[in-house]
Amino acid sequence: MTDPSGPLEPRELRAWMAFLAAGHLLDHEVERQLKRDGGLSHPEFEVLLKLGVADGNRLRMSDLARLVMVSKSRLTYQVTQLERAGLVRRTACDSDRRAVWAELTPEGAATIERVRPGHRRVVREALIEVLTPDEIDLLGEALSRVAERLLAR
Amino acid sequence: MTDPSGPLEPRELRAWMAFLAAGHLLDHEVERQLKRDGGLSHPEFEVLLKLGVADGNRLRMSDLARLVMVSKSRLTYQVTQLERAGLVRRTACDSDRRAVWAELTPEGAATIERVRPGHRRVVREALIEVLTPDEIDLLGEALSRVAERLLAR
DNA sequence: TCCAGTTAGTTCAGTTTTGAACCTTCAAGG
DNA sequence: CCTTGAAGGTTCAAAACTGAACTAACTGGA
Repeated sequence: MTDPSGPLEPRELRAWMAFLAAGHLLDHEVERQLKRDGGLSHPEFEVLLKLGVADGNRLRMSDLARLVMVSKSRLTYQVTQLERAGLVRRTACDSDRRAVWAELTPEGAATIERVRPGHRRVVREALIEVLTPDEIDLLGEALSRVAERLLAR
Repeated sequence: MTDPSGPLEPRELRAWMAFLAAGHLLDHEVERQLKRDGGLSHPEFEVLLKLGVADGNRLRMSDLARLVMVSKSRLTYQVTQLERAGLVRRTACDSDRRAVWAELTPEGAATIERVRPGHRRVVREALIEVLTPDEIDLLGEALSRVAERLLAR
């Protein structure tokens, strides 16, 4: 029974530090590619992706915020930027007049397609190809649990 | 032989998405705790930690930047903030007059000690305790490789 | 029907981050 | 000694982010 606020074991520390480092570096790499190939930030790209797989290519702002894991005000900002770039459009929601649809435009869909190949390549080269198939499965399994657990609070 | 820019396999996609989600959520949690217990941001805390384990509790700005994985200008800003808060002090470097030491003050060391228990608790509860010992080892192993690989470019 | 409590989204002011431009100092080779 | 190029840091203006305050609209109960 270890002290819940005492030092981490070396192996635990290693896992945490590797997680942080890999996160920083991977995100940096992804950001670079997205900016280069499409002038997008990573959060912006995630917004486009979520809209791309949504029913009718649209989502309400608050659902979108939850999916992308971003604050409401931040999403407002990002969607405004994407709207300015013509990649997303805002529409009124008939059934709830407080709500706002964020909808992917054809240009937005085209942008996804243009940027995605490079994005996939980055994820492959930096993450997937460095891991064995077993590690990939275990990582997905373990980190899904971590995320799930944090969501359920 | 899969197309290097084609879609990811479902399990690969799952690993990537879990990695992103866990990263977002964990960071959010850590940020919350640090702000609450010590008025610090996560990057600021990482700066203090690196200084805390360094020889003589001090590092040059550029070494510090590399260790914390932030840009030079960002570090300049953060160290200025920490200096303003009295947690860090800048000193001239005799052997290289371009260089600047960032040095942990006693108040900075005290702040680490004050904040660390809560920080550890967060990491434990959100990450460590959700994983089996095997998963922890494998995560450390695998993600270290990912980070290392990205550093070596 | 009304009101109290929620929820959706935006706004705003203040803070942080970015990236390029800019000094200064160093190091290596003529 | 002089260059010349690279390295250490800072600066600045523009862009992005944060959290709290706010408006408007929904919901359920008295």
